[in-house]
Order: sequence, then structure tokens, then C-alpha cells
Amino acid sequence: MVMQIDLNLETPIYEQIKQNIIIGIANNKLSPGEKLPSVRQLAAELQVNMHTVAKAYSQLKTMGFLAVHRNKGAVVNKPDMYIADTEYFNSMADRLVAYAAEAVCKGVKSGEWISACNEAYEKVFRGGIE
Amino acid sequence: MVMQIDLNLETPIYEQIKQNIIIGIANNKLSPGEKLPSVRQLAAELQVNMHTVAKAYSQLKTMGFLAVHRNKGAVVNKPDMYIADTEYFNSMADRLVAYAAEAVCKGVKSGEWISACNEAYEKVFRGGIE
Amino acid sequence: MVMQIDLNLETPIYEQIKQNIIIGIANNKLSPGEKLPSVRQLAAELQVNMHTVAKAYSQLKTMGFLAVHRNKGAVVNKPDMYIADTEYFNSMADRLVAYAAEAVCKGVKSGEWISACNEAYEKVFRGGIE
Amino acid sequence: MVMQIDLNLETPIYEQIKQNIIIGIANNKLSPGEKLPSVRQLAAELQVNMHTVAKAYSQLKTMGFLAVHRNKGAVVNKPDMYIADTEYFNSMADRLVAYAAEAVCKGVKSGEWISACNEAYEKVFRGGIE
DNA sequence: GTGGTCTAGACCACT
DNA sequence: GTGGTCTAGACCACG
Repeated sequence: MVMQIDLNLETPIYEQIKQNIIIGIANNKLSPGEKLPSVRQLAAELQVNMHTVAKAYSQLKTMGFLAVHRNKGAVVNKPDMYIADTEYFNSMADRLVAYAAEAVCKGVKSGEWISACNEAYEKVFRGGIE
Repeated sequence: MVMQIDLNLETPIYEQIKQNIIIGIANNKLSPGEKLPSVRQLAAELQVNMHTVAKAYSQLKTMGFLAVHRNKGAVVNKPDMYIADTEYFNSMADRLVAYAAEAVCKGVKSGEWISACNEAYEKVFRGGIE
Repeated sequence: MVMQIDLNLETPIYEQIKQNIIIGIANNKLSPGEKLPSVRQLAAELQVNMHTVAKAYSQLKTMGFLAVHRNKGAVVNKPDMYIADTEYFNSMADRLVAYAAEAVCKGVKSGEWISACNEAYEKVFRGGIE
Repeated sequence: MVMQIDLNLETPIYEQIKQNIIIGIANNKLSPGEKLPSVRQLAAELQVNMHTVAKAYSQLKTMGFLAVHRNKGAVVNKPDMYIADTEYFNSMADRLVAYAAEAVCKGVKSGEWISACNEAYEKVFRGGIE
């Protein structure tokens, strides 16, 4: 798995790592049960500190996406470990409002907004039959 | 204009102020040419530090939403000062991908995602004919 | 609030800090809304590293016990932020089984076990009317 | 004796093995004088490393539950080798306090706590007259 | 002055 | 060789 990290971005590195892995899970580049590189390996690859990677892994573990073991490294969990609940739907809605507001201000039309949202979804969708 | 600030949120206060103003512009509670309260006034009203409000105004100025004059205070700009360009569309798309990926992972269906996006847009839309 | 930390224990320092704070909340030495010492302050007091305290605070935040702000430090949350759900009851039961088994092996009588459990509860109970 | 090992748990494998054996002794599935499988045998059965089983046995020996002989393998000790002393009661009390504190914080009532403790005890009790 | 992030290096637990 | 813990020091965002 290739990962895109931009050290100049305001987004913390560990957040970027998290996002990359989440995107990987979403579009099936990372399947449940698949092993991720060790913290040391990934840190070397991305040229960042080991602890930064460890923090990303640890938070993904808390979010339910990964299982992390002392000796076996990090492994992608089965989907039932992190399936959406009502609370998630609410927070998702809230976060979208802030983005939508800026888009509206900037004159983005309803159709443009929806098609951008749709493209984003398709871009990361794991594909296959639902 | 009433502003909702939650000091307990992880989002920085100045970001919350920015978002409130942007939402206000989006749904026409704030019209182009309208004068905003002074930094001191708003700070007192929200019970936050003056610098915090100043930072929000300053960034909104950079984003093109406000015009800030030395003695006249802050005024909402005309839409052509901050209309979306290609660069904005790209950054919007990038940010949406991160959200969409988490949603996909958590099993949110395409229809659910789109309707959430649509609701968010309608919630902040300034109304009127497209 | 006085805190008991034993560097020679196998329990990680940050866990000990967490436990001390949880006990403090349980027996009302720490009330909702009360401010905790800053990470630097507590670290100096306990003679441990700042980051170790920060980790404890951060995990207590995740568990819902604390609200942590960039500038205001850590504050004890209101009880409704961390009230027990079914899942908690189950994990609590599981953890108790391991302890009970050892006690049974060691010939601890049912009555002794129950009274020890009861004493532990009373020792940390916040007192007052339910 | 069937043993439940969950590699995905945060609890170290050797701890899980220890707990299983202790629970076995508690509810009389393992009687004093009974021979346990050899390190190699159990390791093969559980599909874990030999050293892991050896560590569990060794610690159980230190705790007084097992006698381990060079060529005879591991045997369950007689109860008088590991009967509770004051020190054990104190450590048990300390461990219970940490659990009780979290329960109290989370609003678990005294009765709920006691009945959970009681159930845990009954679940592992070896049966018979006290 | 507060916590957050990142880096760095050491030692340990686990298998 | 894996992740976990602890220490330490630098810089930044926030107010």
C-alpha cells in the first residue's frame, strides 16, 4: 500500500496516516485480516518517527478499525468491529454542514455539491455488490 | 445574529466563529454590505478573548468573505469576492474524500451518504432560485 | 488532591494516574466541573514526565471522564458523559471472574469475597443519597 | 481440559493460560495431584509458542498452584500450598478498589455491584460445602 | 501558560 | 523483531 503524506500540510501526520488507512479499507486495498507494515517499517518508509505511526495505529485501534498485538503487529479488523451507529450518523451530518456552508457561500450549486459528494463516495467505495 | 459557541468542543473557538459567520452568509442571515459587530463587541458577547475574534475576522478576510477596515469594522463582501474557483473545488473534493472513506468503512450506503450531503446543503442554503 | 504513584509497580504510571483520578471522582474528592492540575504541574509533583501525565489525561478524555482543552487544561466531566451501558456491565463481569477464580482457589470463602467486594465499593463510594 | 485462548485480546497469552488453569482449579475441573499436559503438548494444542506455555507454568509454580518437575511435567498442588494469607487479602482488596471505583463513577449501584461480584464467584466456585 | 505534535533514544514485555 | 512505556526536548496552536 502506497501512502501519501504531506509534511507541509496543517493536518497532523498521524491524522494523514489514519486517513490513508481508512481510505485503503474503504476501497478494499486493505482487506479485513490483512497485516499492516510494522510501525518501524512504515515510519522508515514515510520518513517519520516511529511514535507518530504508533499513535496513528493506536487511535485506529480505538476506533475499531485495527487490532494491534504486541508481536503480530497491526491487522485490519472485520467490519462488524466498526459498523456505524446512530451517533456516528449524527456526527457525520454535523461535519458535513460546515463544509456545505462554505460551498454555498462560494456559490457552489446544489447539483455541483451533490455530484462532488457522490464522486468522493464512489472514489473510495469498495465496489462489488451490496 | 445569534452565534453558537461551545467552549467544550475540540474545534478551536476562532474556527467556530468563522463557521457561524460562513453559515450566516450561506443562509442570508448576513447579506453583502452588512456590518458585523466590532471585535470588542463580539468578544464581550461571546465571553471570549478579543484576539480570538480578531483572528476569525482576519482569516475570513483572507478567505474573501469580509472586508476589514481600520475604523469602519468588518463588512460582508459581495459574492464575487469569494466565488469558487477550480482550486477550491479540488480542496473541497479532497476533504470530502476523507469523510466519505470513513462513512464507507462504517457501512454507510450510497443513498444514505447522498441524502446526508443533501440535507446538509439544504440546511444552510440561502434559498431562492438557482 | 494527593496521588499515590509507585514507580516500582508493574502497572504503567499513566494507568496509576488514571486510577487515582477515577477513584477521586468516585468518592467525590473530584467533583464535576473541577479543574485538574496542568500536565506540567502534575508531572512535576509526581516527578514523572509531562507526556506520561498527558497520556493519562488523554485516555480519561476518551473514556468520557475528562474534558481537555488547549488552554483551560483538564476538567472533570458531568456524570452523564460516562454513565454505564450494557457493554460495560458485561466487561465488568468478565474482569471480576478472573479475580474471583484466584480467590476461590486460594480458599477465600464466599462470605469473605463478598465482604471484600462490598468494602471496596464503600471505600470509593461518593456517599450521599441515591 | 479445554482451554479458551483469544489471540486478539489485549491480555497476554500466558496470562490467559494462567487464568484458564486457575479457573480450572477453582471449579474442580483440575484436582490436586492431577497431571497437566506437557509444555510441548499444550503449546501444540493451543498453537502458541512453547516458551509462552512454559512461562505460564513457571509463574503458576511461583504462585504455588503447580509443582513442576524436570521429567514428570506439571502437577496441581494440594490446596495448602497456595492458601490465602493476609498479604493476598490486601492485594485482592487493592485490585478490587480500582474496579469498584470505575463502577461507582459509571453509576453502578451498590446492589448491582454486589450481585455481579457474587455471580462471578458462583461461576467459578468448585461447589461443595463451605 | 495551556495542551498538542513531532522527534529521538532507551528499555521492556511478548512470542 | 514486534508494539508498549517512559523520558526528554523542541516547536506550535490557542487564548
